[in-house]
Amino acid sequence: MSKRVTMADVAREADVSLMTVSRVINQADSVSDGTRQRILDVIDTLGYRPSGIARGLATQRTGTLGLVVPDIANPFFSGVARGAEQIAYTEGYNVFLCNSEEDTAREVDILQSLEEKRVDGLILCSSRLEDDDLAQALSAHAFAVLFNRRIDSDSIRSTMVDDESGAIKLTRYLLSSGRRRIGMLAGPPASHSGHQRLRGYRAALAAADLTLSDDLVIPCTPSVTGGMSAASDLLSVHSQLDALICYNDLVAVGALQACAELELSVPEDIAIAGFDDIPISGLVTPPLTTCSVPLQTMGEAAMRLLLNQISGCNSTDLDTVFYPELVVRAST
Amino acid sequence: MSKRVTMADVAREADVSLMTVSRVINQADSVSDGTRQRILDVIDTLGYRPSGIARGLATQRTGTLGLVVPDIANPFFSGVARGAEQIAYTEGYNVFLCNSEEDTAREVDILQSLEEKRVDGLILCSSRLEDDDLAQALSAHAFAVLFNRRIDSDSIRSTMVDDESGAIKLTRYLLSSGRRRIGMLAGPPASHSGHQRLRGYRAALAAADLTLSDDLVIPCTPSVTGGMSAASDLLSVHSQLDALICYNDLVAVGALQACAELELSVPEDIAIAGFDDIPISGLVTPPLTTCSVPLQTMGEAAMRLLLNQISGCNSTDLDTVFYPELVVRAST
DNA sequence: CTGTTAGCGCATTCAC
DNA sequence: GTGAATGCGCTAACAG
Repeated sequence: MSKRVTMADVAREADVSLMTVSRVINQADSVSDGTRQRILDVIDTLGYRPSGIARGLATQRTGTLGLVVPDIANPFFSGVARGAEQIAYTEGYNVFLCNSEEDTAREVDILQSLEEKRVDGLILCSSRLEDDDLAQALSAHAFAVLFNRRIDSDSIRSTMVDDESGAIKLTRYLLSSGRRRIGMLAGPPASHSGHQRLRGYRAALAAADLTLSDDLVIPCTPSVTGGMSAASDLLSVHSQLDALICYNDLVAVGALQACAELELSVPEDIAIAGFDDIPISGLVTPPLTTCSVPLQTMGEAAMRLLLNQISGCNSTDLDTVFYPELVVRAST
Repeated sequence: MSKRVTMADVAREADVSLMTVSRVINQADSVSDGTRQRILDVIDTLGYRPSGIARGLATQRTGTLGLVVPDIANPFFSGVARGAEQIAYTEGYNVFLCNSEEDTAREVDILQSLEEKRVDGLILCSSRLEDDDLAQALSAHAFAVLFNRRIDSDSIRSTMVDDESGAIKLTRYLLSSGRRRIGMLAGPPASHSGHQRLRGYRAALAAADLTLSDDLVIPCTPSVTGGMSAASDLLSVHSQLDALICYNDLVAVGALQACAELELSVPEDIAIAGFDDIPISGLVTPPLTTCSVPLQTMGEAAMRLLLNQISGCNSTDLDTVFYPELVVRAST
């Protein structure tokens, strides 16, 4: 591997100064067509590729962004990531993908490493940090967009799902279809989404003048196995439940499996509803009633918000809120 | 936002030279404990964070890697990405995630942008480029690991699934369970995996002295909808098929749906088998018989291979080959 | 339209 | 143990 071709090599070969080469590369127009073409030719034959890091040092802008998710293997976040990456790509940015593993220490560590890499901005999904710690960890970053989380800061925007309204729709629908004893698998205790969805559930019940015991709500790990064990725990104690609202679709799939093991038929014996409408939700048996969150679109929106902040044009952009839609399928 | 704290600020504040600060940061031992502690304190109170790009410029190593996948929303690749990112994180690297969208032009573009970012190495999954173009696009990168693809080069290793043996296992199993008219939804024509799986299918049939028309093999887009339309196309012409091997599980799920629409019951009328064993495969109805590929483990292996190459220690590492395992479920 | 000077923030020689 | 000089590859600000 011979030494890398630098701008100096190009300049020498084309018999111009560094500056002129730099101008050609940066699309500046103040270069005569002749020289420009000559330089472009030299760049081509030499196979010159400008160094992003050198440029980054000089300009204080790296053209890189960070995307922090709890787990990229979770279809929810891989959908968001796809949307976000797509927009970043079309705008010429590269994206660091980081898995926080729902671990606050790792989250802080990641935020620091992204700072060392001098990202121009970042999107942080489902942070598990306390407000103060989050503000602290983010303080070194000029621009950030939070996903499903809000924080008081000028430079930080949010892209949100209105979880509460979604949960209200879901609960109201179950009530309207005659269900009265509705339990909830509420997700991780520290989850903002979980809290909001729980609020919605309670609000809808209250609006229907229905009071249910808090025993019907239990937390769970947001995964298929988490849903399965939580559902069997809950149902073994409260066998009279006729519906279950789940933190998300993965949990709901687990609940379906638990019902199968308990020989409860869905939706006859018990209705199961999820949240998010991830790709598998329409493919399981029975297909899941759920609340649809436009994953990819939200990823795109978050990235647009971030890039607008960075470019400073539309820095007056407000937070983006998405309203989930009820998707009725056979599980209810 | 005040100006960033630099090493010079730390040096001045601690009343030492730049060099000493640099030594402390890089763990060099030739610094007295007193000075070291004083510097660490200053770093802490000033909130100094070394600039990765400046360091990258000076050392020619960025501590960043590239991961190129066709589509991160595909559970196959998000599994791989999770494994790869996990290893990279523990070794102190950051990973650029890029979606090639199965588009060769975009793939080349991505490889160039990763070169400009001066990544230390990259993992490239399921490249759709011709061998020559691939070698060309990779030539600027010191280290690369290919996923499910081999190429003749000293600096390029591969992590492979033995697709052929997997397809043989699958086909042999179907034959042993009495299926005789086995069709195949073979995936994208340009897919290396597709070719190998097709080879395995043919080899197993040949070994059983069974000759089937090539009409029973058709290409398809590697998605649920692709599988659905391909399956209904194939079955509308060849209604006598008693089994279908699918390029991957997504395609198989599509095939299941096509069968449902055609009112064919699985597995009574026709057996459906997939490939990869992605998370949803055990959750659909009926659960899919498939060939299990350890996604996350493969991602980890690919990343280890890459990091070993980069560090130069085990540069004699061979390619890693994973043998898929037959997973029999109710769809066959 | 083009070139010169200066620095971005850090690590790598060498000296002391 | 510590420091001074030099350069990594590029762009910004000014001259011409």
